[in-house]
Amino acid sequence: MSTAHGARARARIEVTAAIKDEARRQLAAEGAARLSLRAVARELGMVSSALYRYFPSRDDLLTALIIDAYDSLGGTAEAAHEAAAGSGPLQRWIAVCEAVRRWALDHPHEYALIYGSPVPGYTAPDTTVPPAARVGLLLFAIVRDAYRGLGLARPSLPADLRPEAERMAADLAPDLPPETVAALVAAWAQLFGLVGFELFGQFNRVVQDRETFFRHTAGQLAHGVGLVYPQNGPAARNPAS
Amino acid sequence: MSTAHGARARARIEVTAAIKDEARRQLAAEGAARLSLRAVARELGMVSSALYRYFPSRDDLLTALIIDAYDSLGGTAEAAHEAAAGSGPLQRWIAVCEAVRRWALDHPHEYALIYGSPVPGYTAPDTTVPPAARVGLLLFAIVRDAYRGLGLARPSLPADLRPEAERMAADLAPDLPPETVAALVAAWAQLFGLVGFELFGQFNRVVQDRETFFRHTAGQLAHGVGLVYPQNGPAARNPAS
DNA sequence: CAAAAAAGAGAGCAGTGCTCTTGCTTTGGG
DNA sequence: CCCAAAGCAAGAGCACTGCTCTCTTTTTTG
Repeated sequence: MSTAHGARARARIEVTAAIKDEARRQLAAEGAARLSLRAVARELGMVSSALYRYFPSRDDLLTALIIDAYDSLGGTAEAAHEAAAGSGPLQRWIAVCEAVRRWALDHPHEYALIYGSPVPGYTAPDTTVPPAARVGLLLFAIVRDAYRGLGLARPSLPADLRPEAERMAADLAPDLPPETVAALVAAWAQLFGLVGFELFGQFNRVVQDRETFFRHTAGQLAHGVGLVYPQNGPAARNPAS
Repeated sequence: MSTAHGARARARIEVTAAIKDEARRQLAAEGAARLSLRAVARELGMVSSALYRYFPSRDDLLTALIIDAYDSLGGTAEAAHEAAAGSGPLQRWIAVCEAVRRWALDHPHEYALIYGSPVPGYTAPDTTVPPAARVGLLLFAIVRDAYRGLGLARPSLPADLRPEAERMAADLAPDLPPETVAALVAAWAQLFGLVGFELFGQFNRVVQDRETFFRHTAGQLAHGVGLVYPQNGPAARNPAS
């Protein structure tokens, strides 16, 4: 099933790719709501019912596009991270944040598909979980680097949040202090809030120079996680073990 | 046109309200994408074409629902603010943030309609701007109170963001320091990022005790704007004029 | 080589937003 | 008061959607 050979199997993966390509084209041009199976089939010169041999429903096609979008975003973010490999954690953090923003502005409909409101009655299958985690994992990696190397300030953590923070740390990054993990998860959500607000027009008539505003706010987010902000000079090395 | 009298005019506003009510029901039950004009008409015992006398298109109906949703959210937030009128700015800030979150969890599809990805080719008309601003204005009011009264710390502001911060302050709140305005706008976006992530399932398998996590993060946001965080004791009164 | 699996084509169903025409009822000016 | 004008409901119809089912052709496989 997986590595079937023969002309038919080859044709199948080619047609599947062609369908996804055309669907992605329509998605980028018109948005997920206007993506039409019949239009995709028409454009590919096939009859609409034939398309159901490749994707059993419209939702399955969308799921494939969602996974691709997560992968594209994740890849872009990782590329930006590697391009900034020589710099310090703060610079790399900001580079990743800016890559996420850039990708969102370049692929608004794809961004809306993955971080906007879920479509109709759509519930994301588990297949989307690993690709969706890539950006988050990248942020964790940056913070982990800082924790093990140059130093990382510890955010404050009120007593009532400690149990939850420890739970999150155990699940996500047992090697990091719970307060750092909690702060990082918050920063992660806030980053996408920022991007979403700009992309979906909430900043119209409010923020003009969004580039500068975003860079500064991304730096503030890093600061909240414990990464040092330029002016503040070098932070203390992590005190505890 | 506006204050027309007579049975016909009265009937018109009643039917308009009935349509909106039924549409809101379907929106809450199924989401914006599955809201169908024909289904609304069917449920109201009228024929679909008759509905077009009240709303010239589906988008116009959605716009009406969007405005109502903004108003509902704004009203809820304002009520929460007044209920906490006796408390300090930080408590009021958190009360408003929690009211926003609560409303979002209680009205997920309506929240998605206004803060999720924009529907098909929909562009929000200017009519939606004032209701959309209510929550933002409320946050401004809280910070303004703190600025004039108990004191407000000044966030840092790098040189390259100063022009933009001053522009924002001039537009939005000329009586507040530019660094405060910039920080407030960022916090505003981050608040909705947090709510959206929880609502749209991004926190699944990540954050368990979302209530506590949210309250703490809302406090951190307030701190970023300059409102004092409990442990830190009273802040310095605003130094400059 | 024959049986089975896969693929394409076409018709058709139920649903959608929206338009247009046809009558009926309320409204307002002479 | 009455009658034209405007407002409204109803129905038919268009072009589109996702999806299913049947029928035929092609390819793979035991």
